[in-house]
Amino acid sequence: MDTRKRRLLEALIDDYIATAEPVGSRTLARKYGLGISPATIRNEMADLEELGYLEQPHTSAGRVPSDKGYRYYVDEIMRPAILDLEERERIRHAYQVRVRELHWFIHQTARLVSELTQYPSLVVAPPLAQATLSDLSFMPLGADTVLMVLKTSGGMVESQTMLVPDDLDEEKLALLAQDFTREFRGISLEELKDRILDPLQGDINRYQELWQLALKWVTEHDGEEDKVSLAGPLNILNYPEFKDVEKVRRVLGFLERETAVELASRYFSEGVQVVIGAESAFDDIQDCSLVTATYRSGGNVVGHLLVLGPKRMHYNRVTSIVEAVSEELSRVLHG
Amino acid sequence: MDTRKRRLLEALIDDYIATAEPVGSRTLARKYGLGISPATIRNEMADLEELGYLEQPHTSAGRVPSDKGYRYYVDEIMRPAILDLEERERIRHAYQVRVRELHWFIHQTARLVSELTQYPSLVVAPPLAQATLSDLSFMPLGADTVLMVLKTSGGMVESQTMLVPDDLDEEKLALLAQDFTREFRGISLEELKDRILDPLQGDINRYQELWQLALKWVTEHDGEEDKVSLAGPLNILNYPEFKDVEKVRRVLGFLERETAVELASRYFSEGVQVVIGAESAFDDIQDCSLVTATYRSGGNVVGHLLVLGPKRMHYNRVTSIVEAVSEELSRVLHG
DNA sequence: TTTAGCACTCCGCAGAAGAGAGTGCTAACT
DNA sequence: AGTTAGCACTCTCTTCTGCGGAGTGCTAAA
Repeated sequence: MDTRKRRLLEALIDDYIATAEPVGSRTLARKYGLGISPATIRNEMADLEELGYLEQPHTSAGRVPSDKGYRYYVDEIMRPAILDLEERERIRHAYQVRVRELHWFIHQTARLVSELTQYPSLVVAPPLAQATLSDLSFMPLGADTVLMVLKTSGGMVESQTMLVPDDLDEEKLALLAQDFTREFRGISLEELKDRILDPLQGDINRYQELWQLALKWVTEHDGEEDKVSLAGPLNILNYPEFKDVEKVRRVLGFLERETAVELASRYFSEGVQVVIGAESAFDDIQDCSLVTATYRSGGNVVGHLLVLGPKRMHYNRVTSIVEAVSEELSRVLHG
Repeated sequence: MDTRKRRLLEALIDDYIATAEPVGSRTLARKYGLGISPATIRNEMADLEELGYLEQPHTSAGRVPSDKGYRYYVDEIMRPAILDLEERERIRHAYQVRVRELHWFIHQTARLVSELTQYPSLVVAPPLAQATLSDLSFMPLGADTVLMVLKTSGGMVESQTMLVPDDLDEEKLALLAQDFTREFRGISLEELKDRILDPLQGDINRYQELWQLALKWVTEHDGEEDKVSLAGPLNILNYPEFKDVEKVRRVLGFLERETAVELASRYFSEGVQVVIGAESAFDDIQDCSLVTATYRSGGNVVGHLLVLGPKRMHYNRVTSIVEAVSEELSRVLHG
């Protein structure tokens, strides 16, 4: 794999990313100043094909990068994209708002990324189960409803209204919350789950039910729908590889299915990762690529961020964006 | 328009709804026990076409209902569908949970309707601007953040965290909330908007900024994204009229665009309404139909519920479902 | 080692032919 | 007078064929 082959591969992939059409030797010679003739290029391309970096859709069509070709491109060739000032500003200012709710961050991030990349984007919230409880409190709202507010040590806030026995006045609620917080502060919600079945101690037996409810809510809250946010799904319709409705259904279906989210979030390790085509082992997205990143919130509790596009994705732009956004997100979540 | 023509039109529309293929006289004679020959049916169909109820895609194809034909079907012919016991149960139990947040109801409703109808469904929250304030309170969360909780007289709860000046301790916040509530209870959020620019009275001048913030939040909160919920967009991919990606993009784009939502919610009056094809005046959905309904929450504050599908929609099923759901939703929102 | 030339392959498109479905009209039937 | 059978006609959709274009691989020359 000499320098010329590399430059050739780069040019070919760039062209294919731009046009979605198999690239021929003539085109390559004309559009990119490689200083060699089509015939030479043909020889090189034959070599690259033999090495597995290129494929031919059929004899006498141009070449198309193979998964291995993209992989080499991503790992060895591509240079990180430099984002516009405007884009960097946009990322920097994306989170400058008063809101501190987790689902807002998730949602905002997904939208930001899908708009910058022009691909669908999915953001998975850090599993609440791994956060540690900092504070639980109740705010009475009416005769039998309270607002339960959960703060994690990461500074995130989640709240939800719920029905409670109506003999719980404000004082009792405050006491209950105090007890709860004192008892469980600093404990991960994961561990808290185990306490649910424990016999309850102390003088709060009367409100065992509410106590259980609170525990249940706290520990199961991450089963809710705002745990993951999908933005810009329609972006894929702009790419010619998705002119077939069947394919659109498969891919968007994949993104909507929660199973995919869960699997995906377990699948990827820290940092920015690129998964190309068949590398992903999910049938529905065999000819798509993923760019994923993790973000931190407080300790080593991490969430996931994911961009899905055709295999001829703008890998350098997408990885740069995804990296910048995930860093910014980690930063604001930390503060 | 005699009885036979009506029965014919009914059979034809039923068949077209089921098959999406232009219906010929032979098919009609064979599949539906009308007791007349294809030739007679042809005569009748020619009449119906002249009257504007049917159309021919081209000479010598079967007939297809026109907008006017669907309209007549919806208004005069179709009988309301009877829902399964299972479906009725599902509607009845859809809202039996502890949660009382508006966006949860919205979300849940959209999902319920799209799953029952197998079409995309959109639910628009009642504009908060028309709700009246019942109660505003703050819950301190940290040095400089509070959770603002808004209760409307309809019993809905909305909450959001925000940053505040950090010399506001719990007592001052409580006082502020008390003042705010006393001052503005029973006033619609619409009217509240005007107060923002008023010079502030009383002894709370110091916290003018927060006061303004609270007002601003309360009055502008309905600009948020959880005001409207879209569910089941991918359902349209199951219908052959959406095998063209361009069309899919137009229609789903329409559903995602907020302008469409706003226009739509202003466009429709109370009760269950059917809008067929070109009746809607929106370019992007000229060959779709809408079924809409309103729901009440407390007073005459209404939200909207919308199902979108191809013109050959199962009108009777969809209207029945939409009606049942909107009634149930109104009922639970009232309690 | 590179390049020009050339025969070859394969796709995609356009036009033609044929099948199929459905119509409208006419004439016979009840 | 209304209904039906028969039939010619129309139009679409599919299949097939032929052809141009794009691109290749190979050979031979530079």
